[in-house]
Amino acid sequence: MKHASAVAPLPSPPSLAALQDLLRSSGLRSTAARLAVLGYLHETHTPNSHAQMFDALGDRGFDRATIYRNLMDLAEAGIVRRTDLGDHVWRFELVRGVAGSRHTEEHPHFVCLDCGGVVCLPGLSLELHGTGGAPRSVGEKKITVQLKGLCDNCS
Amino acid sequence: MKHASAVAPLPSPPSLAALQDLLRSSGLRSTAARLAVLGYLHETHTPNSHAQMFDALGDRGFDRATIYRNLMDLAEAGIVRRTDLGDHVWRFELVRGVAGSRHTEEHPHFVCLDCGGVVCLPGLSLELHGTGGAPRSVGEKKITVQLKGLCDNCS
DNA sequence: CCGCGAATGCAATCAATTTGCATCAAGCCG
DNA sequence: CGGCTTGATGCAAATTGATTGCATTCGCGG
Repeated sequence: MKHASAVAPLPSPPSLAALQDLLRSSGLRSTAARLAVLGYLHETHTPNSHAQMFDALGDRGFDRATIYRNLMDLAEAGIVRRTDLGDHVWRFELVRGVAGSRHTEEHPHFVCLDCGGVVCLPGLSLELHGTGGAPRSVGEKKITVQLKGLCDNCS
Repeated sequence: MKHASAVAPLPSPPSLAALQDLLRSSGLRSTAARLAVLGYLHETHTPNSHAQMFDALGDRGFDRATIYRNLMDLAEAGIVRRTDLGDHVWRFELVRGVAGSRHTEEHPHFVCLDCGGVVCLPGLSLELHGTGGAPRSVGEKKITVQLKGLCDNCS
């Protein structure tokens, strides 16, 4: 799985060609807006809200609807995951990025109740006790875990 | 019903007087709509969405806005908690019910990704490993835990 | 039983999305 | 390399759900 250097948080520079490949192989055309969205998702490691994405890319002249539709397209293609981290905001997180990009496995998220910030916790593991009464999938760990609390800044 | 014989002492039948007391002691008037909402929250143990509440009580002639405002009032009074369990739907859960009603402590929730059903897991405990990089509050367990997956029905 | 202010019903407003449609451009073919 | 076909985009209108304004009604202390 991981090569010696795979753990390094260094983002593999999203190569333009790689991004295009990813899109094309998913049956999506490679357009400026899509490359921008996809590239941005490769740069940031935390889930982004639609608004965040629009702020970050809006100055490039893309339309809200376009970004929105692209995010949905990417989600449908299985490239990103669309989730609500508990703050009533849709967020999009890269799931199946260009080859070699990490951050693809399911992992817990932490959302700050105060500032709304999101932290990914790929290294966190949970041990569950007293799963009686819980759905089977809980015992089988076939679940998504989400934590809410105060981040170090806000506590 | 399940006779897990566990901790649940049995839902104390929400006495009308008790509900009124609860409202009055929170500075809220005891009205038909409020008693209905509060009573319903005492009966159901899982968080209810605004829509669910309206479905359940709407036939009694209450207005959407009224139920909505009442839920907000109760939330502001600290009687219910308003949370988004990750499906982009606001849910309201009893936090400080009439004396003796349980279900008041913070506990994990499980949301089914398919049917949207919610299960409370008051008995579930978690052991966290590899909290490095996570906010301090995680290690201190000052957090809300939420699980998403498929319930037994949908799996 | 009366009066004041909170609560309610109804409609209008707001905000966040989502969709319709004419236009433009990516990918394909000759 | 220049069209051609169809998906993608921009702009604006349509939706959907959440909130708020306001006149009326009702709870409840006096």
